[in-house]
Amino acid sequence: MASTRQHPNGVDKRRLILDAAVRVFAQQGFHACRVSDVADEAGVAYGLVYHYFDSKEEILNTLFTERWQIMLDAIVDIDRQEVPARDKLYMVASFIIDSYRYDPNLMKVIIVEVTRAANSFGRQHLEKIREAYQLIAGIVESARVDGSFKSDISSDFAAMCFYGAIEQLLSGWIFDLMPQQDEDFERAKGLVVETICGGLEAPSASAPVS
Amino acid sequence: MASTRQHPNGVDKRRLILDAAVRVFAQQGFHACRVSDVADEAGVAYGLVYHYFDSKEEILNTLFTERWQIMLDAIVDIDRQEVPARDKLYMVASFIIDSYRYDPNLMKVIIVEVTRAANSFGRQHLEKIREAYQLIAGIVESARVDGSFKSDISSDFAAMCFYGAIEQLLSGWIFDLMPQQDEDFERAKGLVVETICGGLEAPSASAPVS
DNA sequence: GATTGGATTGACTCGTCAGTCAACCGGGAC
DNA sequence: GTCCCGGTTGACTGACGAGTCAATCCAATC
Repeated sequence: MASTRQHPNGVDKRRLILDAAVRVFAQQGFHACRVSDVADEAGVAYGLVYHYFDSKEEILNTLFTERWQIMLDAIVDIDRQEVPARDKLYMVASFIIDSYRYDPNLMKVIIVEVTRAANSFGRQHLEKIREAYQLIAGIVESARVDGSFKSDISSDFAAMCFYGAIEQLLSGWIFDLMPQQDEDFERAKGLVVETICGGLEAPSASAPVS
Repeated sequence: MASTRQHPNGVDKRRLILDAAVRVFAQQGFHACRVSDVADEAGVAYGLVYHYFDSKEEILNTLFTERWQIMLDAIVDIDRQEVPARDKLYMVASFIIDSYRYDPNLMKVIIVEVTRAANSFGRQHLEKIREAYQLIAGIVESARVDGSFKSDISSDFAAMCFYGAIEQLLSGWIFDLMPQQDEDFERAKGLVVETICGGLEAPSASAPVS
């Protein structure tokens, strides 16, 4: 693989290929598209793709790893703040949802081709994916310790539910099963946290008796 | 496609092929495996697969459609009962989790290769998948109407969260990220409902003030 | 025991692509 | 001007695997 040095003319072909790949993978799917589609979309010769990447998979690898690490770092940052767990979870949800809003194609590729394809391609990234669950679990765990979250729901379990709910929402948007205006995204951030932290049941319905 | 009539010797080769496909698809993945793998696993000649099915995809189609319809019917049945929404959701969660427990390979194939592969293969089944969301949303909606569930969380939204959480749990089991003893499955049923309906927050923490 | 027709076989075809490679280009160094 | 070298090109190869098909088998029927 060549270095990422960019040419005097100011065009970084490697980046060009990665960006083109996002569009092509998102539209046609990783398996369905041909490497030549990516090259064409990037306005670059077929062979150049293999100058910068060892294989078709390595392109997807790169896209995933780049973006996922940014998310992991963001969650770590969020967890450092001195705010209630619920606020932290809101920030996590915000970050993920905004990631989709900012670059839906990239998030679509990451979720559809990696995160939710753990059987084929995602397998080699299971550990990184797991890290995200564990970071979320960490947020929940400290709330369990300080008593603000129920102790009978394990933090690992809670993390899976929380992350699963968010990913399902993204899937809903990706496949046009849910409306995606700006307001929908904003509302979703609050609602997913309200659902997971506060629950669906009306407060009055079954008054908590502890 | 030939009929499903079974031979005098009592062996239904079509069924044999379907069952073999479940194992092969689960182990290798739909894309990664070859039709000859399925034929070999079934102990049947390559060509016979094409006697019973038009294509490799049709096998997967059949597996999905068969099983998904059973689930849809089950949810309809559950919804008919005169019990609180929370109990209905518990029954839905139970059904799905038990489906996995009873035949993990089949559920793995359905989730990994269809439900979570909506970009490639699952696309043609989006409507059927959506039906499940809508049935769940129906359960939530009636609880919203009778006041037992919060009215500010739309039932569509709630359904996505609920289903997403369950699917994430199954994924966790499928990829060995979570323990899967009998007790784990049983506990999960209650916990996922408790999480989504009751929320993660401890009752005392933020006393409901309406 | 001849006939019929569906079940079964597996070698073969044929299109598709990922990945290769030899040639070409163009800017910088001297 | 010429040498060098990384960037760039795209025609080509080689493997692979889905789907075809002509041949064979076998149970039932007359």
